[in-house]
Amino acid sequence: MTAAEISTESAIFDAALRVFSRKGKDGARMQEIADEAGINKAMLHYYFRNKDSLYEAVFAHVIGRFFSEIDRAMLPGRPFVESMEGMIHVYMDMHAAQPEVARLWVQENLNGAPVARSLIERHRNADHPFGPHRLLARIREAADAGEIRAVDPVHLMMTVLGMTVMTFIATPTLSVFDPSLRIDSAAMIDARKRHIVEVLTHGITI
Amino acid sequence: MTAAEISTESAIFDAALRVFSRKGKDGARMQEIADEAGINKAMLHYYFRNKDSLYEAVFAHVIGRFFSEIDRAMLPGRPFVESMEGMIHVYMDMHAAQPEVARLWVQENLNGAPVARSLIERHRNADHPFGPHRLLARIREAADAGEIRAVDPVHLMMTVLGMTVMTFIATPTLSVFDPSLRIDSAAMIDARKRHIVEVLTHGITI
DNA sequence: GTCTATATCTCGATAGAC
DNA sequence: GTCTATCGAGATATAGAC
Repeated sequence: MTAAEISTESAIFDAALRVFSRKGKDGARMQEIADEAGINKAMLHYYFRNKDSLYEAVFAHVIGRFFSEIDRAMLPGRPFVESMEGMIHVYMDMHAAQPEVARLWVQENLNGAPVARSLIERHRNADHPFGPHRLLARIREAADAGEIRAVDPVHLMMTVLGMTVMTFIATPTLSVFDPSLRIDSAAMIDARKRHIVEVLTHGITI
Repeated sequence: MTAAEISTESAIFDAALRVFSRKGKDGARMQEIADEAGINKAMLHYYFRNKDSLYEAVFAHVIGRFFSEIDRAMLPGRPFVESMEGMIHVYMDMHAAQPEVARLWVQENLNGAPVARSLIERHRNADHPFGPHRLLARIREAADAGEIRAVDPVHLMMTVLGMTVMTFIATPTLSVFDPSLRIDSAAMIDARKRHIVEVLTHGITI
């Protein structure tokens, strides 16, 4: 790969991520992606065959990176609550640095999540156990050991997802009620982290 | 209004809600809405001038109904935790009966929430205090009185929104890990309610 | 690898018959 | 009030020069 190819391709990636996360796959316009990438439409089709394959490439790349980060953050051996606190910090920081990823995933789900589901199915059949699977197992283990209250692992996962991801979804509406609610504010992200950890810690411990 | 007008108009409303909630305003196709409503495209433009006004009519109607339901569910005088438990039940039941509303609101937010914001601003200047405003005041009151832990009202609202709404967003992905996670299952909705109430109750009380 | 120009199709919206 | 037919704009995608 030449330097030009790398920078153009990553410019396309970034622009596509932003546009897809705002409008979804069908609502996105190739022209808008080209404009945000600072190139012309023909280049999009040179690097990626068409809109569908561009969408799939962006989604797979961005979600794949997320999953492995979550995997890395899930250190074994530590008490569950402590481990959960660390994961929430990592998770929130990743979303704060690039809120488009959470939004893209939500768009995927609103559309039935065909791409996400096929990605997960493919990973499931791979050699080593998958991030979310390992996390669910860890939650069940902690619940069985009486380390935390007897929660359903999938419900707790959904709860963590809701509390964290919603931060980067709901602000356009909720900032009407509290203008200080800006996701580019480090103080807000910090306050959000503390709230989540506090509520969850007291919420699941016995 | 004749009977034909009423049934056609509500058929359009329902179909538009479904399609907009899946694809967002820009991703939705007038043809798809017409098909789901069992009419042809020309009728859409007969009842609503264009796509934008159809979207705004659907959004305003559906969110307005939601806000007043929330308002009704917020009975004063009762202990906060008890009142919150009731609201979560009402809120979850409404979403379970019509999951498209939560999804439409999320779509709105992904798009910057211009319609939602102008709706709220308009209501704010109306005569009587607004649902969300009253709820925020009620949370602050409970926190100040030491009835619950000292939480930021907006963060608690975001948390409740996340835990409830995420149920109707994330299932396409999460059902890969747990196939019993179906939003049309009364048992699942019930389990979800119990989980939310349990985590939140322990999470905010002292 | 990057651009302009254009082919082809789809979409939103309207005209006009019934 | 409902339909068919169609217009014109805007969309994806490609051809071909540089």
